Amino acid sequence: MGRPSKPLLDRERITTAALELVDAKGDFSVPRIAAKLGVQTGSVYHHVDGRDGIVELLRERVAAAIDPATLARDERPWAEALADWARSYRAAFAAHPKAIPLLTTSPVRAPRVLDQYELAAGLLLDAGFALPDVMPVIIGLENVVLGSALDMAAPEAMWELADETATPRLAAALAAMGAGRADAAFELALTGFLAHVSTLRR
Amino acid sequence: MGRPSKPLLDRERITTAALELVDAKGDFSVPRIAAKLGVQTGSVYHHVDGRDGIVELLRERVAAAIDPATLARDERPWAEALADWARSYRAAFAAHPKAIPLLTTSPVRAPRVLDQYELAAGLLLDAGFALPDVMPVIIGLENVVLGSALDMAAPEAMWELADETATPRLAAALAAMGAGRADAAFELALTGFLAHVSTLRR
DNA sequence: TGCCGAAACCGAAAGCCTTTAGGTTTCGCT
DNA sequence: AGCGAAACCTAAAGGCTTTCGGTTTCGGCA
Repeated sequence: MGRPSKPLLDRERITTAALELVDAKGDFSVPRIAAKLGVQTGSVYHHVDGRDGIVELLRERVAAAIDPATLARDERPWAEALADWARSYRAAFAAHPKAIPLLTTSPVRAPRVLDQYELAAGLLLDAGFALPDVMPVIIGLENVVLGSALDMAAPEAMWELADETATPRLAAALAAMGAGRADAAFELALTGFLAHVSTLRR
Repeated sequence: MGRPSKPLLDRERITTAALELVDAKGDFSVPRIAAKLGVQTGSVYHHVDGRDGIVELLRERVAAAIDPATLARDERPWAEALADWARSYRAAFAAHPKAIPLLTTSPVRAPRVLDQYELAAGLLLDAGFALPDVMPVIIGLENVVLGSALDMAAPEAMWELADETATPRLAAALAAMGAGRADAAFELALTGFLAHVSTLRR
């Protein structure tokens, strides 16, 4: 058959197919991507650095939805900017809940995201934070975001207790909270963290 | 060959072999467990509910190191008890960093751990928290713990920036902090979260 | 314009993995 | 003493990742 007139594959299309599979079934495989694109399995390897390379592409694709404008230098207070950035970060993952187990296991280190960390570091330094305090703040924020992302990916069944009589107060607490449990916990952790962080300013 | 006089396998030994493999290589497979135990691959399936069942056993084994005594009702302030529990929770994962990607994907369902959530819920209720506030606090705490666990699993090299000139302030912030970056970020998030949570008490 | 190396896809296969099924021996209980 | 269940083995199906050589087409260069 040989080389086609117009390429059938590229990293964009492979990434899209993989993300569709993940969104639908929670996982992907190279043969399934190939089938989706009407191509033989091996052909995919001409465009991508193995299966792990596809995961990396997914990570970048999902992270691309993080809004860098939230960190833009403007007249807003630094804490508000960081909070909005964290919300945007979390929302990017929330848009593809089934992908979260695949992606959270290692952080996003694409250049586009590192640039956002650079912005965040600048924001904190300009706000008067000491240099050694900057990274703990950024990492702590990332921890809160990724922890919440894991929580969103966890099946609701996690908190459906098999035996309510064994854990009565836990059951009562569960019944007393609404549907937006993940959001409430995230906002609680986020505002708490930022409030505490603001005490570090010199 | 038939049934052996003394059983060669049980869930304990399978779990131990799997955990050793994970600690060493970051992953496990049923054939490798079988080889480690001097047994044919298929035999493992007589004791375990598939590969996922082994992951579940690993989860329970690792979570067993969470110290329930940290939540025991005593004269200590509730915030201290929760903080120690969170530290113990995190330490249990830190003992097997390579297992974290395998375990954080889905939550701990083991009764022994649910009992600890029950204790935490009781602690918060007794401390005067309103019922609808209890779960957000517990989930938020768990988010901080698991987020930090993910950070610990990430190789240090993740923060080795390819191009320091592109992100000068991030590089400076990185250089300014010590080796215990994960610990510092965790303590920051933990104390910040608990300080904020204490403002919720009625 | 003609050629040639590189690119893109196919076909095939190696080697791993998970899981199931059917045999054979031993154990524990009646 | 006997019988069902348990524990292990052998075998095999089917999927996945990855590699390799073959074939056709493209793009640049003389």
